Amino acid sequence: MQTQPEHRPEKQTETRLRERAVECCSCGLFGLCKVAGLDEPQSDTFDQIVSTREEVPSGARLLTPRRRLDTLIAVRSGAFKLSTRPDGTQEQIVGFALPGELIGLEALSGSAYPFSVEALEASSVCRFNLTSMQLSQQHMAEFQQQLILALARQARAAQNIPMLLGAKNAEQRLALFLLDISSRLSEHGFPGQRFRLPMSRQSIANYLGLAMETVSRVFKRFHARGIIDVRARHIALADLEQLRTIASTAM
Amino acid sequence: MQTQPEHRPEKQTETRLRERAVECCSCGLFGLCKVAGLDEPQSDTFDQIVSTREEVPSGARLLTPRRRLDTLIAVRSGAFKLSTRPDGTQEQIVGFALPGELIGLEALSGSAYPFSVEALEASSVCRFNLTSMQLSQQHMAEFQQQLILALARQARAAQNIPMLLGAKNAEQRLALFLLDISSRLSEHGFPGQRFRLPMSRQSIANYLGLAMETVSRVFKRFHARGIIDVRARHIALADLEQLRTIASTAM
DNA sequence: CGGGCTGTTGAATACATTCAAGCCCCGTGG
DNA sequence: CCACGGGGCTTGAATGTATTCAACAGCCCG
Repeated sequence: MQTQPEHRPEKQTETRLRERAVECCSCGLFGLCKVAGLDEPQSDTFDQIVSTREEVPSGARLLTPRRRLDTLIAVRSGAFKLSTRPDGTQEQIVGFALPGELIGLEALSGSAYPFSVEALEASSVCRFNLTSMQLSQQHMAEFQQQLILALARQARAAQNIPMLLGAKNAEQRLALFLLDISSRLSEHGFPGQRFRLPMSRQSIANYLGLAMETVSRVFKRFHARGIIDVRARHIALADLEQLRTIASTAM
Repeated sequence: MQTQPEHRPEKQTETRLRERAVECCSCGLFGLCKVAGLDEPQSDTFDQIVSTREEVPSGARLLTPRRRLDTLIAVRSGAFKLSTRPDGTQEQIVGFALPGELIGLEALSGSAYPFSVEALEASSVCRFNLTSMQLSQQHMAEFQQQLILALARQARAAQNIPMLLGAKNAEQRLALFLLDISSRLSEHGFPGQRFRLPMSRQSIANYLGLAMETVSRVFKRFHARGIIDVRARHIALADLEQLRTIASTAM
């Protein structure tokens, strides 16, 4: 519920995900926390259910595949990489989790969580314990309603993925990728026009089904055309209109 | 609840989706129907909630984007194409719905359903009316539980999509595509080794981000290597093992 | 039986990948 | 504070794969 903005008065106005935690009211868990009576983060109920606010160092694995999962996890700050590696094949990144977003909803269907979740930078998360819940019938109904909402929102967000990955050429995929990250950051109160990419070029490439070199080259082309301002992982979307045009241009 | 197998004693053992409806016990709505007391398809409750079993002719649009949706739809037979066309761009197919699968779960988050849903062949569906539900508190809780399960299952299924579309080359994508269709058919009681593709090459290509010609050529290559037996839309997966190898071979 | 749509095939082009080399940034240690 | 080292990133040239365009074949439906 409290934020530590840590605003040093530098020229740097971009979002550094690890330096600023999402506010509770922008968090995907907010509805659940509210129903569970967790408006007050110091109460006993709070400690029981949102058991720990965990700090996760960069590179640490939060979850390993096939691990049974009885908590929902909300990203407070930082970023995570969700990946799988079936049968000793190459790693395949299936998505990224940004501040305010939830991890583990898929495990609600009963079976174990199928992905490896690794912190891309120093991060912090809230764990919401689903098993130790003690709610009145009335509250339980509301709680389930909130779960349904969270799931439906995620289902809707997942529908963007085919557009992202089904795009024909590299420029379109990367334009869609940047717009996706941007809108997801904005959705949870971060500036979406200027941010730091939490993932490496290699990770972007893996996720989008491209070569790392292609990602690099397309970024450079965008930069040359004045569409983005990119320097290492620092990105500013200079011309959103043009980016959207590229994203939606059928070839 | 009842099936019309229409088994003509021909040599044709493949699944023709439009000639055979999924059985209720294999349907994604089954849990919901049960809770709602709809074991008996002739009862009044049934007519009230699963209002109509609709027959949808080939090519008809079941839903149009931005349309408000207060029902869940289950595919009984046939198949549907889910697509979007933002701002007059090229159509982008975001998925297919096969017998036993649900359409419209995303609309539970409150906003309108964002896709166009079109029958790929003569189909039939069940509509489950979410607004006219009258359930005891006890049953409502169970009902919500079932909704959560259905959503979580879909969320989990959606996680396969990045693997499908993030694949680097055309052979891998098509192998994954065929395995995906196959397993989804098996899951609802249809033979997964031999079936009729409900969608055109063009649709497959659009969905996978390939050119139609590439789909055609890869199918031919697979055929030549004895991996599949393909004739028009009729497909038999002759060598599942090899198909899986191609699907998981990192390049 | 004919027409039109869907799918196939071939040749030329465009695009992304691969491999290899080098750069730059950042953190470490002197 | 600067030198050093390493990983992430960039750049270039050659290769390979998928696309494009165009023509044709096949099939289904009327």
